[in-house]
Amino acid sequence: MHQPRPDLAPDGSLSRAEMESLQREIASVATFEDDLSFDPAVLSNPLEAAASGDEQPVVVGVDQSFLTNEDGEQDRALSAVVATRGGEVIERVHAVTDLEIPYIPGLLSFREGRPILAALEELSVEPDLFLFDGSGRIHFRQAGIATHIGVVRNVPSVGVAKSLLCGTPRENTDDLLEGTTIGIEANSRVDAPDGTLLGYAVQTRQYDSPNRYINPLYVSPGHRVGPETAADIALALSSSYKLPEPVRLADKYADEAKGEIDT
DNA sequence: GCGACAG
DNA sequence: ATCTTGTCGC
Repeated sequence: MHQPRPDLAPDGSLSRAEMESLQREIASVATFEDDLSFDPAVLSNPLEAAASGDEQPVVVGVDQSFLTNEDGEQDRALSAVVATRGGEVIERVHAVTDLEIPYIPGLLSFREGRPILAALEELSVEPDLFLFDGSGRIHFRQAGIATHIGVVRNVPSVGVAKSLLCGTPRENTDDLLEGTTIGIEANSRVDAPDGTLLGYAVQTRQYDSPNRYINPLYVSPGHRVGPETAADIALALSSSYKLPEPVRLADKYADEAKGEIDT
């Protein structure tokens, strides 16, 4: 149905107004409902899936680290990509590009998009799903980094953020039980009707008894994934750690690869 | 003017 | 994101 849209790739040389305009276009082209090439249930029940003959999808985690200049200033971004299938790592690639703009809330894809697309170019396997470290639809213009890259590559994607950019939780998100999800809806700061379901606060991990708590993740549709499925995917892919495995591995790889670079 | 603000 | 020791708890 949809096609890749390289013409909508993030460009750090655009003006702020042009960036925001491009994001509105990305949001209008994005699909915030399930349109996957596989049944997401296979991620939760790998054994049953295998017995039924269902193949595991290639789930790709993406994360960035930054390289500093001789003067101690961040001048390059390193994007790490880890492809997994059935819980196993099948490929890892990374790319480094110069940074064009500083970090600006709401314009993250224009800072990290280039290195991400460059790294994805190095991937030889065909991705069935992308998991990004950042928001998808939980974004001022409903076009976070997961949505932007998902649309450009036309690959189903999910945004996994460690903190909330915008939107309002429908209930308290303090000390939730593991497995709990709380809807995040649009508020006045979001370019969508108030109350629109943007994603979910997802408690992938939680301590048992002590007086210490883990904060939830904020999961939202990037492209071709609905909010419930996005949350289900985050839960299914999280095992021993708070972050879904593909993203956690990409995070670790981003640091390792960074350490193997000279200047 | 004031507050909010992914990585 | 990044800079970093100690410290709490299982």
